[in-house]
Amino acid sequence: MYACHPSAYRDESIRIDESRKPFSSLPFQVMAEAHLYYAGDESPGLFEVRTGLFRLSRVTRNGRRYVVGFGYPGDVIGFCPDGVHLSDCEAVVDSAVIRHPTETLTSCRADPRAHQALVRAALREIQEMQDHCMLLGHNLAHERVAAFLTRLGERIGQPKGDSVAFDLPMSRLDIADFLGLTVETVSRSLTILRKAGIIEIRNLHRIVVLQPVRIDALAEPDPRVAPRHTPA
Amino acid sequence: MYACHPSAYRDESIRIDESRKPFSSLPFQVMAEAHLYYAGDESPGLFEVRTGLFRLSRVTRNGRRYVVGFGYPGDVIGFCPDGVHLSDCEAVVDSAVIRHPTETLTSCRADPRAHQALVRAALREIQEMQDHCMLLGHNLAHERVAAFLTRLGERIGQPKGDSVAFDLPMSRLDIADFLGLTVETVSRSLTILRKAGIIEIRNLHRIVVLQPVRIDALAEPDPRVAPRHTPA
DNA sequence: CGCGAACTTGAAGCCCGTCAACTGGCGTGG
DNA sequence: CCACGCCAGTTGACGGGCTTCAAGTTCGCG
Repeated sequence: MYACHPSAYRDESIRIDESRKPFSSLPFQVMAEAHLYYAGDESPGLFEVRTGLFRLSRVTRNGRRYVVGFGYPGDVIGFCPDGVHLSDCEAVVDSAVIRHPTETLTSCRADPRAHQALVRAALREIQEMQDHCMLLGHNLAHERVAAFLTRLGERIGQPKGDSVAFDLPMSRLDIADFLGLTVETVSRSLTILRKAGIIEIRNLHRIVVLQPVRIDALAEPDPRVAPRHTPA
Repeated sequence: MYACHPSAYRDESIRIDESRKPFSSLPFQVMAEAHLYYAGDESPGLFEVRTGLFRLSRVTRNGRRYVVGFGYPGDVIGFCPDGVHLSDCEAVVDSAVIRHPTETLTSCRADPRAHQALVRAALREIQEMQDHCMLLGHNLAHERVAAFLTRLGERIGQPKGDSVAFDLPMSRLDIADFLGLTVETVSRSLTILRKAGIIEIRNLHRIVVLQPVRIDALAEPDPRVAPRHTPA
């Protein structure tokens, strides 16, 4: 029994002090490309992302990969109903997380404040997945990419006047597998946005949204709908 | 403040006895086409589906509808992170639910057993949404329909020898909006499955899966992946 | 500077959305 | 009892967007 996948401990990573359970809220480092857990692993608990970025992915029987989601700072990752993970969880860049034991989610006795926060995080996750399903369900490729960039800007963007700049740590393939597209289509969509003057691609992993308003319009249709209260 | 949308109370519906909160675990009836809640409503709590079927849907700004999911018997519906619903929830057929106050999910003090069950339900929901995203992300139309029928068979099917029969209470449009397709494509896909001898369409709302093995194969790629444990 | 990986761009084919016509089931009313 | 009409579903033809395959280009690192 270990709190986190061994590969995450390599080199400068800090080992969790198991004696502190169930209140081991020490942040610890996870190196880029280290896994927090693999599909098939018994759940090591939940992780609150402090810095960096995580990629949650599944591989289908026939070898296709699907990126279920990304974990940004502030997100909680590692939800898992049956104690065994179905997805891999890998740090995209050097990151730091805080571990929360599963019991903190399931019981409010140990740490009521953390419990509340984890339940809320789970509910947010459900809603985000719904948003994402809507995106995958009926949006064009460039709309999906636009929505993705918008979201990224909200989460990790640094506003600078009218524009918003941010790093794009993941590869084009990660984005494609997340948005249900191919690398080529993602690339073409980025080109479309760039040629339209909506974004600037400083380098492969640095994006500047020059016209947030226009990219928001593309990310439409917005799932957040106005109250529409017309009972019989 | 009401426990559930007024329109759900019409006629033979049973009003919730608010004095029983927070342990009002009386099942109550919801008529076909009655709403449990609307987008914009303050959350009336969680609902455990006992019988029938619910449809959760959102309408986008530009008028497109998206079916976020269905609530089968045994499911818990009504999760909502910020106290306000973004989706409509409507009974597809006459149904019965048990209401659980939101506090039962957020705190384990009132009813520890129900609390555990609701947390698990939320985690299952996350996983199901992930499965669904994979389906929307990279499956062909007839694969999506096949996966949908497979799931339906698992949830409400009556096995009869080798085959599995079940009602299809929702419309083709519901299915289409759920699978990110059009009515026409759903119809074509069903025809493909029928002509291949995989399913039989008794009538518009009665399906018999004649060859569960073949429909499972189509519903591939299966998201549940075998453990693949190869740390450095 | 040179190499490989990642990304971009181009061309062709296919799946699915759109538009349109047709079919079938069901309730109404003559 | 049958005719009609409406609605849901099915089927067909066409066009467009995305995937696939292939080649070219850029980026990053030794």
